[in-house]
Amino acid sequence: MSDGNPLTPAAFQVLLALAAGPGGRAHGYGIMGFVAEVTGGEVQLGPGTLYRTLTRLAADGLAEELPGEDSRRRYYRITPAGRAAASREASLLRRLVAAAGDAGLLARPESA
Amino acid sequence: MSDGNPLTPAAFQVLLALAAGPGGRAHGYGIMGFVAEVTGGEVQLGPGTLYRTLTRLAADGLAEELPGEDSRRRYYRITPAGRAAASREASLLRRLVAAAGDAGLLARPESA
DNA sequence: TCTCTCTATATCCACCATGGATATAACCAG
DNA sequence: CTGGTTATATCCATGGTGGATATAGAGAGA
Repeated sequence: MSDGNPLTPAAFQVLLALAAGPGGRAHGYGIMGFVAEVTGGEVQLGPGTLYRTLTRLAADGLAEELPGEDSRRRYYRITPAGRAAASREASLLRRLVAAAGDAGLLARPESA
Repeated sequence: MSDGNPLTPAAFQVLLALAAGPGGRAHGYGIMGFVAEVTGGEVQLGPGTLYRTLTRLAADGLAEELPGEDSRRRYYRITPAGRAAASREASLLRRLVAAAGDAGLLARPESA
């Protein structure tokens, strides 16, 4: 990690949840719900994966903790480096999805 | 594995290479090249990952080995179950890519 | 023919990401 | 005050991944 390599699935999903949140920020428990929602319940991050991923992202400079927002919740914000990494990963996934379409997978062209 | 859960990145990429190959088949070394090409060199499957993934896919009924095609190469073909699993995974990834677009990642709308 | 490189498959190992269980605690409703 | 939900944190077993290593056939060139 912390290099230019592809992100792990969990790391990408967490960064995506941060980027999609208001002000590019979200808290752990909210991230779980976002990921479950956007994947139609197919991906459910466990607490172990979630909180260790957040710690790792912060250590790698891809996310940062926001101090004192809420007493119970710990908020994180995506950093510019995190945006760049997530963008790179999203482009990679888009290429794979396009290749899947060319290969005859992905029958119905979904709207959103 | 062998259940309805999301595929590992390597498993999806291998199934995609099989589906993209002529007749839905390909051999190990060709899969490495395909994955490297379609990902712009960002993903390079090591031999350990590649051959163990092929063995696992065959054990799970998502791919099957084709006997006696070539003396040196071992060809694999994607099975209907493999197509279904790869389609499901591709749809999941498409949802994530769409969410990334909504979140402001993915600036330039790539053609293919 | 000899050698070097590329193709091609196979196995082993260390690292670490993941999922699940477990624990703790605050908040709210009844 | 009791139970359910929100919320974070840590530990452990499983196993997926990458890299090194080994083997060998095929083709090119000297």
